[in-house]
Amino acid sequence: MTADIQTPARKSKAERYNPQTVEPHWREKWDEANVFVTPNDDSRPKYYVLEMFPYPSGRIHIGHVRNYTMGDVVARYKRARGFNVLHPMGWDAFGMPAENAAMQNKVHPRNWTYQNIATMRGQLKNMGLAIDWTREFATCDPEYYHQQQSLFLDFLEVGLVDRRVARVNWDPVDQTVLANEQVIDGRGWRSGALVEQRELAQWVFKITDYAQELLDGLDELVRWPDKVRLMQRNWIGKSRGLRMQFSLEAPIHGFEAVEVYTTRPDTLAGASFIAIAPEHPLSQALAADNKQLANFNVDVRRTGTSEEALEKAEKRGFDTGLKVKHPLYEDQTLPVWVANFILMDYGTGAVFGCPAHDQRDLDFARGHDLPVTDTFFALDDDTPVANEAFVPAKTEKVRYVNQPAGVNIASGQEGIDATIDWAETKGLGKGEVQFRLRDWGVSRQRYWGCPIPVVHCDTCGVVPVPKEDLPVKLPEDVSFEEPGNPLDRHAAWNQVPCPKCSGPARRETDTMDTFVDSSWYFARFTTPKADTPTVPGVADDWLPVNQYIGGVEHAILHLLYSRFFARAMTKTGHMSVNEPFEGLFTQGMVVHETYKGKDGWIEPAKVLIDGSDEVRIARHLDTGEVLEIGSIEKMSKSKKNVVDPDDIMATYGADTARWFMLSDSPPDRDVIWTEAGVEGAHRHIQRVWRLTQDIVDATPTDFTDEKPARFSDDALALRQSAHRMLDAVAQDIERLGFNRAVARIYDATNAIGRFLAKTSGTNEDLWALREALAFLLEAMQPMTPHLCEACWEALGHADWLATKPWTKVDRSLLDDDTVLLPIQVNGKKRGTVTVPKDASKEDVETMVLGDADVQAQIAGQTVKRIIVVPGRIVNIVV
RNA sequence: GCCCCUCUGGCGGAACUGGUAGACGCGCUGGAUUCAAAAUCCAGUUCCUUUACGGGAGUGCCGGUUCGAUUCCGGCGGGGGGCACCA
Repeated sequence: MTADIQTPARKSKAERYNPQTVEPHWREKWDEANVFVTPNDDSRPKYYVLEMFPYPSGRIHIGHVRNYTMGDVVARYKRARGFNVLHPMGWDAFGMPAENAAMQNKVHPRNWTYQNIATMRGQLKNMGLAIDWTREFATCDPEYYHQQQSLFLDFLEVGLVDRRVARVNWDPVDQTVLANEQVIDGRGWRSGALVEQRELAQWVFKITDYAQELLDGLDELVRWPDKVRLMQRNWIGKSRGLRMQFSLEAPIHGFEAVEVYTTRPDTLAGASFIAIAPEHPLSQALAADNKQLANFNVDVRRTGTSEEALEKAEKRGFDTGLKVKHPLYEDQTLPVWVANFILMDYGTGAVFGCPAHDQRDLDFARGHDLPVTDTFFALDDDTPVANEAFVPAKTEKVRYVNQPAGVNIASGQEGIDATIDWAETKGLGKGEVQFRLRDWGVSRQRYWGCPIPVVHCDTCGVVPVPKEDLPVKLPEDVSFEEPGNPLDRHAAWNQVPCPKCSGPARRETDTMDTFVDSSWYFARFTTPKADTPTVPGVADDWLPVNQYIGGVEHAILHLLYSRFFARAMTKTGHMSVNEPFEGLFTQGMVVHETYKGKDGWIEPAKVLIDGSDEVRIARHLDTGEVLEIGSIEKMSKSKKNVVDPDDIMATYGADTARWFMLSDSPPDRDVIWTEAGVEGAHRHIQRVWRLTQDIVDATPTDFTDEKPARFSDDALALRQSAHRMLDAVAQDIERLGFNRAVARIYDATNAIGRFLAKTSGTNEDLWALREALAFLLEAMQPMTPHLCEACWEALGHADWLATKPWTKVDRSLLDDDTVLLPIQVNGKKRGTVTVPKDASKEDVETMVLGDADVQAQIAGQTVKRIIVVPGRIVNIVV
């Protein structure tokens, strides 16, 4: 019956919202009034929100839109909550692509970069971001890299920078060195080329000095995702073990013993061989008069990074013929092998192998006929090890066998610690902590980067460039005709007098890894024009960044380097904040369906989807060709499943793009970009505009803005829902639950629409409606600022939402006097009962048992127990 | 191989610390409005069963703890991510 009662559709006379005129209008207004310019001295509490700054690749992509929208919501919300908000933007502007463009298109990297910045700045401005553009800089600005060179010199002075010859990862395509962090599966992170090993003099930042601190600091980063903290913890890779000597039977080349490091001293009794790295000094010494070993050493490293070797991971070895004494068994000796799976730069570059309790050692032993000796068994199983090593969990108890008298070895983490102590007292070795973390090599043999401010002099050695001579500017006239570093070929630039002796000297031609640039930009934003890297007092006021937002792909590299930089800059007096990012949020990617035609991938803009829900058919817009609908993947040029933010903004406006980016998907998960979803978002934008127009139209000329003394039940309900919504949206934004805030706003919009349709237009009703709409606009303002500003103006307000403080809700409207309690019988819901909010357990029990429906439900059964959770639920057990 | 996360309607997802599962959106179905359409508005939409009232099942699967489990515990399975000769 009720379905037949139709509410007459309210005829809306509203014009459609036109983002193309409304949005630029408001951006101009905000700009003219400098609304988003942030003062450094301000009595309000500070809030620093930052999104990872973009690389100026040419155009912004949809991932930027998502990232910067989230940050902007936080920035606008916090501003409304009374904070002095710092929300800056800059450009991570050094790097390879600019040089690639120079090589391909004969443009200067600088011009290419700044042109891209101009384009992308325009695109970002079109999004209506509440950013203080007066603080903008690019890392390739000489003013910025000047200060970075200054930092480098300070780090050098306190011993945080070192120059050493090291085996480095060499990217043969990019012709530069890569940090360990930049090598992924043996390939360069950018070029994808197989990485080679080379010996080169390298500038390094001594990040390992802070290994323990960087590890400990993670415990305090409670507003970081656990996942990121765990990844950093694993990357730092702390372990405690035993460093010990295995004496050689006969000294050779001055070596009397082989020093090994182990985290499993509890397996010492089962040691059956010693393995050393090909680069180990002993191996190198032996190779000097052993051609076969020399060949082996070279050979294993040549294939060391090849695809084949990485996949097979074959355990190759070379028997040196040397023997060492077993420390626990005086009558036993162990052979010394050179093995490819031993890494020179971890521990001592030598291990003892215990095949029974380490799978890798077992593989090696089986491959080279070495003995396998069980040291311990599981409590309930004493089957000797065959093809699978027995590696007990750290908590598992084991039963030792073959352990000599007086030896005091135990398993488990506690046992291992005790074993180390025992070994120390016996003089077998020394407890030692090892980290997996390596020092950070920052030398890059590239032009488009920050020059390292030192000079090499034949007489004085390495001489820092005096600070008054900074910046060491990149030369303008460079050629990219040949591979390699143009700075090396640029004699006019790199030939300089020594700052110390004035003799002929040569500039350092390496530039810094671009990750250096991004390791302190957040601090520079606090005083972007200062003639020192930071102004310490100001930096300390703003830092740490309260909310940092970016992709999880930076979980290790950028975030770890920045944490190191904060400590290094604290040590050198540039600030006193060890942790740069108090809150970190890693947002998900924007993904899209893929389409494939007979000639390859087709971009979504050229695809028309029709057909039913079950059978969706994709056609090429121009040719009509039926396309294959592929999987949903990260937007990439190769699959062409890319949507251009400019197209979306031109069609629907920035607010629609922003609203869609925040809807539906939780911000840390991937969001699927669909045309239907964007249209749905746009519908809501239009609806809010229409509601505003309709409410303005419905407002009588004699409407008084004075709060009515009483409201109808319906109007009161509307007011309650509006107050609750505003309160809840605030909490959602605080927790970055944008999708939940969006859902509440939809709810509130529906409530306003329903109320408007049935109101008779009394002053009280209009007052309630206008209040509810005002709250809706306030709640939406951080997300869709242009629309809300326009609606706010239409309602007749003279002020701006962009600068309006968040309204304090009426707490008395948040709670009801009564509460609806579900009633369960044996845990199954059988009905509900309305009780006063503050009713006692006993009262509720009486009321529930007196309820006719409840009595019917439990008729003929004995009530064994009644559980009353006040305000929550009643459960009757029969 | 090791470590971590995740699994809820046709879809994206709600459900604060164990308390009415499916909010909100998309899609779909029916209706109103319209000459017609677009747009808009209203109603319905987890599955099975019932003309209806109602009843039953249900948060990847199996089991456990509990008055009560999407939530906690154990096992299994699917998906995703990180690290990877780390001694």
